[in-house]
Amino acid sequence: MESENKIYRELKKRLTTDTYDHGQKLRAEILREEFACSASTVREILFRLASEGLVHFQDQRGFRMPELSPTKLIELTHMRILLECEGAVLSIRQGGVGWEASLTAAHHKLSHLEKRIHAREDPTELVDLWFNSEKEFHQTLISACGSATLKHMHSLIYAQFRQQLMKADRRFDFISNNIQQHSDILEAALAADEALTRKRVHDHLARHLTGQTASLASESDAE
Amino acid sequence: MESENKIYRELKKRLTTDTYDHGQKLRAEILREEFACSASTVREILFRLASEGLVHFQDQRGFRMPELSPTKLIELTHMRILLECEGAVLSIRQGGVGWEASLTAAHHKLSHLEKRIHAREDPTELVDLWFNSEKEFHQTLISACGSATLKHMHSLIYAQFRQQLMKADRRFDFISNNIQQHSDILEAALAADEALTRKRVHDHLARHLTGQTASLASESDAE
DNA sequence: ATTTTTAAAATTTTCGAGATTTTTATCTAA
DNA sequence: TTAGATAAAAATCTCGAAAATTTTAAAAAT
Repeated sequence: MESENKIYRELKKRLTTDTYDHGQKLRAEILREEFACSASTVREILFRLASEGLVHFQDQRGFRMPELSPTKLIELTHMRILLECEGAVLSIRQGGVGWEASLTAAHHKLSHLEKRIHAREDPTELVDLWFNSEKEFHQTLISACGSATLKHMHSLIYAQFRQQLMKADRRFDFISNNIQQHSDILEAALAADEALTRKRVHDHLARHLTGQTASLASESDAE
Repeated sequence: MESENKIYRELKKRLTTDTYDHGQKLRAEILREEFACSASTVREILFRLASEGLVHFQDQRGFRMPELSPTKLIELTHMRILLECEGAVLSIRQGGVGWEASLTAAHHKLSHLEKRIHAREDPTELVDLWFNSEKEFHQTLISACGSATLKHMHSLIYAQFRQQLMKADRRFDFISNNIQQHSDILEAALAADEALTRKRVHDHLARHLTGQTASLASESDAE
């Protein structure tokens, strides 16, 4: 029997890393076996995850993986741009040397990993590591913004974003273009150039804005 | 015995309208009596509300009303400014006549109520109505932004904001200054002046930014 | 053949009691 | 008197089974 918080984290991980199919039913009575606990415990955890948007709940009809939705991916990207631009600029203003150091470190780890992946035929083994590093880089970017609320909102959005994107073609993430963009963001942030940081964060995420509503309200200010 | 969704809504309402004290314990075994259901049902609902930030949960130590926190109020205000400015500008671009009409209507209701309250000695009876109208005005402002995600984020933030502020001196909300600000926002929005709308939304909420971190990253763009 | 009814099966929701943990109260030793 | 240990009380958490609901399957009627 595992602790309920451990189950929560493990289930959250599975919901964002290609374990279940989009739209698939998540039955407490089934999951209970995998985690060796009661259905009620799983049910509580599923409710929590539903509030975070990682599980779809319908009254009297149980829990499901959220459907794959291009529209939602675009909306989540908009939110990421909004939150990460704001968080990055505030971090530039308030972060100091400590923040610069940790951002450099996060980028170094990510960069190193991206090069290793690029050199391989089959990067499957390293993909999980890459995801963690990518997440850490973006989290570090906004880590000195001074607002726990903003960081929490970002983590909610990021998890949903990841969930929507987890079945996507991974190779696209490792193209040199993407690697370069991370460097560009780091450069602008260390130079404390707020407008340029905004623009580069936007450009980095913009490839997920493929729909018709692809423009952001703050975009005109950022260019 | 009430339906679980009804209990959820009722409890959420109580958590944002001065029923419980900040920091007060919320025991499922007690609440269960008020709602005529089992403690487990209350527990599930409390978990949901905890994910939304309206209840504080600590492992093995149950649920509590979140503490009153000036810092948190400032952070929530920052988020409101960020989300409402973004949502308002997008609504200006995409809303059309229908949006303008509903925003005018929402303002009219709010304005009417504010005048009635202003005329009274004891406005207690109308305060609940005012809160609903105020919420509706701000929700309508961003209603045509085209992003369900943004609107959902805003509703989460708004509820927490309300919870933090529910014990505040109400009279302050009804000063003519505040009434004027709502009109100013409406005016700028109908004029489709994006920069001015941003500024006026910011100015309207800025009175809650009393701490040292009172400036917003996007503020410099908005003035 | 298609729709409607009816019955069976499967799933979800609710519940209260037992197990675990925290909190409070009491006792003992320095 | 204070600090620490021990025991009692209270609160939290887990669980499986019963109740309510939805889904599926079969039968009857159009």
